[in-house]
Amino acid sequence: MVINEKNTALIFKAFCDENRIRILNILSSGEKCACKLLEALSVTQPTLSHHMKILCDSGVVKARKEGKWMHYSLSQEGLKVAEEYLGILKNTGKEKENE
Amino acid sequence: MVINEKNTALIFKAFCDENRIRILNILSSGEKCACKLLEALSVTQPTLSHHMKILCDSGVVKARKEGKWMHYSLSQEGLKVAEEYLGILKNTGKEKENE
DNA sequence: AAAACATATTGACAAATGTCGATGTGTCGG
DNA sequence: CCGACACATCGACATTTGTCAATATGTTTT
Repeated sequence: MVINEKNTALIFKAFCDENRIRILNILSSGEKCACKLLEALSVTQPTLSHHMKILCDSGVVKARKEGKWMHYSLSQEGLKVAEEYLGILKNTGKEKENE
Repeated sequence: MVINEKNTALIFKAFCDENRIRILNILSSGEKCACKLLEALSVTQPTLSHHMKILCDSGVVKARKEGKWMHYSLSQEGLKVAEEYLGILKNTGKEKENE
C-alpha cells in the first residue's frame, strides 16, 4: 500500500476519539470479546460495532471470529506503522532544531 | 497534565486530517513560516490558521512569533508523548499475543 | 425448525469538523 | 499616521462523525 497523506490520516483516525482510546487501552491487556468491550464502555452495541470497524480499517486492531463471537486484539504491525511515522517525524525534525 | 482518554485523543487529532499530515511532513524538514506552508497547501489562509491552531493545541507543533511572521516547528516533546502512548500499547499488548 | 444470542447494518439525527469569504488585529515601512 | 502586509477570528455552510433505535445476518441450542 502506498503511504500517502490520506492513508496516514486514516491510520491515526484510530486514536482520535475518546471511546476508541478506551477500547485500545482495554485491548492492551490482551484479546477481548466484543461483549466484554460493550460491558466496559457506555455505548450501545451498534456504536461499539461502528468503532471496531474504524479500528480494524485503520489496521491498528485485528478481528477474529469464533462462532458467534468476535474477538479483537491490537495489531503489532498496525501499531508499528503508526509508531514508525512518528519516528520519521521526530528524527528528520530533530536535526533541524535550534538552527 | 493528567493523561486521560480525552487528552490522548486530543493529541492524536493532530494526525487524523490529510492536510495536517501534509503540514507535519513539511515541518519535518525544519521550522517554516506560515506563508511558506500556505504556498505548499491548496487551502486558504483562514483554513491554514485553523489547522495550525489544532496542531499547536495538540502539543505536536510549537509556534514562534517574529514580527508579523509566525514560525511553526515540530515539538519534540509533543511527538514524544504520542510516541510513548503507542509504545505502551505495543509493549503491554505484545506479551499477550498468541495466548 | 424455532428460539435465543452475538454482532453487523441501516436510517435518522445532532454535534463536530473542514472549508471559505469577510473582517479584525497587530506590525512594519514610508 | 497610514497603507500594506501577515496572521487570527468570525459567521456561514456543507460534509463528516458519533450516537441511537430498529432491523438484518449468522450461529448455537433446544
